[in-house]
Amino acid sequence: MKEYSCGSLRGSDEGKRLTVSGWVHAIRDHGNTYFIDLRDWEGLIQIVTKRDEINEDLNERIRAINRESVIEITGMVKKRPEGTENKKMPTGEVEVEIEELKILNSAQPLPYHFKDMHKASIPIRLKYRYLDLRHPKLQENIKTRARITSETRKFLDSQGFFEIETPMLTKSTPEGARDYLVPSRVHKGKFYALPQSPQLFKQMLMVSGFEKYYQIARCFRDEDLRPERQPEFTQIDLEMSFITQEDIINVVEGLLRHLFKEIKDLDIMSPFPRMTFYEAMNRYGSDKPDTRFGLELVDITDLIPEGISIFKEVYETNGIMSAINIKGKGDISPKAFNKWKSYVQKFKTKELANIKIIDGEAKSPLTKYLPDDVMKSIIERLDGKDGDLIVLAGGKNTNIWRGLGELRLKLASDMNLIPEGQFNFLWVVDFPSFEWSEEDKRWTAMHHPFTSCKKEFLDTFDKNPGEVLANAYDVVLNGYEIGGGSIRIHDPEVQERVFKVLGIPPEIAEQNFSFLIEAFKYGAPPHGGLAIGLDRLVMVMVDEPGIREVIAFPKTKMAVLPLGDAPNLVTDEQLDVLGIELKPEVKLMLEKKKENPNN
RNA sequence: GGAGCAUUGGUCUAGUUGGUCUAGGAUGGGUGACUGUCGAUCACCAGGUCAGGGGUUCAAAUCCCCUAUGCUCCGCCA
Repeated sequence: MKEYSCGSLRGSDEGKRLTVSGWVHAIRDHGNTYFIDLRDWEGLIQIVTKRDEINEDLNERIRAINRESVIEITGMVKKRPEGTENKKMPTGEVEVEIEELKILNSAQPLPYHFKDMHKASIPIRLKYRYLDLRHPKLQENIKTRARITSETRKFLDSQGFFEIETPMLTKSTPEGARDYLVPSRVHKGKFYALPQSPQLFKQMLMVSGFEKYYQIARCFRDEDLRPERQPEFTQIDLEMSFITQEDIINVVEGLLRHLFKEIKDLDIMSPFPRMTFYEAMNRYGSDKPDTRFGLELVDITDLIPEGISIFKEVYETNGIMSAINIKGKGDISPKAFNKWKSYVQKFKTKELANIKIIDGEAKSPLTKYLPDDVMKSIIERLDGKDGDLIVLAGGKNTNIWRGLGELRLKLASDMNLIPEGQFNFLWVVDFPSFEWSEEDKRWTAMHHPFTSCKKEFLDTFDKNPGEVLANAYDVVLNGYEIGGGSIRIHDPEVQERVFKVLGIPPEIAEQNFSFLIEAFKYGAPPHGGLAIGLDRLVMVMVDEPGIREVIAFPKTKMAVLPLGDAPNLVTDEQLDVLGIELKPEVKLMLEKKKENPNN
């Protein structure tokens, strides 16, 4: 074990003869004088030697050292000569003069320029992840992550929670994401599924009487990836019995306050602001609003007179008309505006209109269609002033929210409106229970099928599923959904009615969730919980743009692990034991790849 | 599943409308010089089937098509 670390040496260590070891960060050869910056995970120390003062053999060995080699130096800590201290380094007052040197591992020339790691391409960084992880920033991220999980355990333990593990080899269920499957050798033809979340098991633990459970749980989803999405990710998963939504909110706010205090020494305002789902959508066009900046959506549906042909879609879909005032952008060029137009079209907002306020006058293609007083009241509601630009869109509410919501985010980042170092938490509550799936032509659960609805809908939720509000809540930080949960159903009858609404036939429900429904028949407490996406939380806390930067060994977009070269082929024998054979076309494809890996 | 962008020495990149590219620079590597630097500096040297395949052309890093890989976005992610 090391007695001293490179990064910890200070002026007060002057005169000590000691041994330090680490990686050769940089080498500066001045002929007679030779410097090495030696790095370990606490920082850098300058090592110095003078050719005249040491024997030729040591000299040769020092000069043969490569960057990133691991060496051990024994020597005297000395104050640097006056005028040569480096104030930028915490260890800059001192240096170690070499007496002995051991090369513990000599490094080859590096595959990429790792002091500028962010310039290297992601594939190369992932291939040499162990080098990448040597960077102080990445080391800091991973260490912060460890401190966050540690503090999470400390806090939840102190609140009377117990950490309980649940199985990784479980059963595939039809709802939700695609499962990762694991073939069973003992039961040929059968498969385990890796858990998408410990949902069912934690509910079972509630039935078992563990009234406060948590777990830092790995979850798996076989879906296409995004910068903030990995095929395996980690949740801080918790569940409690005999509680209300308020109890969960209190615990989670307490946890997040604790984490920000311990990790970042920040006092978060509490209680967090709350917003209903509807308000979030209407004001921010998102169920995870970023409230660090304005550019809010303003509903102007009621101002639009009926029967105007260009707003046909608003009436037909019982939709909305919404607008954003973009201050001071009245001089936007048609070309720039068209870019916005095509941007919102990606999100099914078909048309984007504008009103420019120039010299107190509204200039807009809409003047042809809208009476003057309507135009005036729109401007008034949006507080339009000289030089402003108001953008408007109308149509099916979900499309308009999405389009304007995404435009809002794009504008904020383009216009640099997002303040740094600010952490805006909020709760989004009163989510709808169900949403209609055009694709499947059926109702689907917005949160998950075990979510209870607000009691005023309990008797009638089967009749108007679209209007039912759930006991579901999300905690949002700076526009990221960092956690979500709900109060669960604990009545088997209600659960069966929900399955019915979701169009899950009794026999399928029986087949997939029978153990849960059965469990509910033997004394199930009211319960609920929440899961925090650990990767995203850490990402926001260390201010990184993607969760790759907070995971030691992340996968690429194609779910490939470049370092471990996974996934990979297995032998025919391995497959045989499992009773599995590849399809002929798959075999053919693999053969072709083998012959020509570039094709 | 769909769309867009990208792929040039180890790495990061320049490369206009096809010819002046025998592909430029930086960094990394090697050799040498230098008494204090701190991403040291200076000089010299080596290093490239321009992702793979096909096509257009007198002529392709450059234009077209296919494939692979990567990234971004849509779909998907209860």
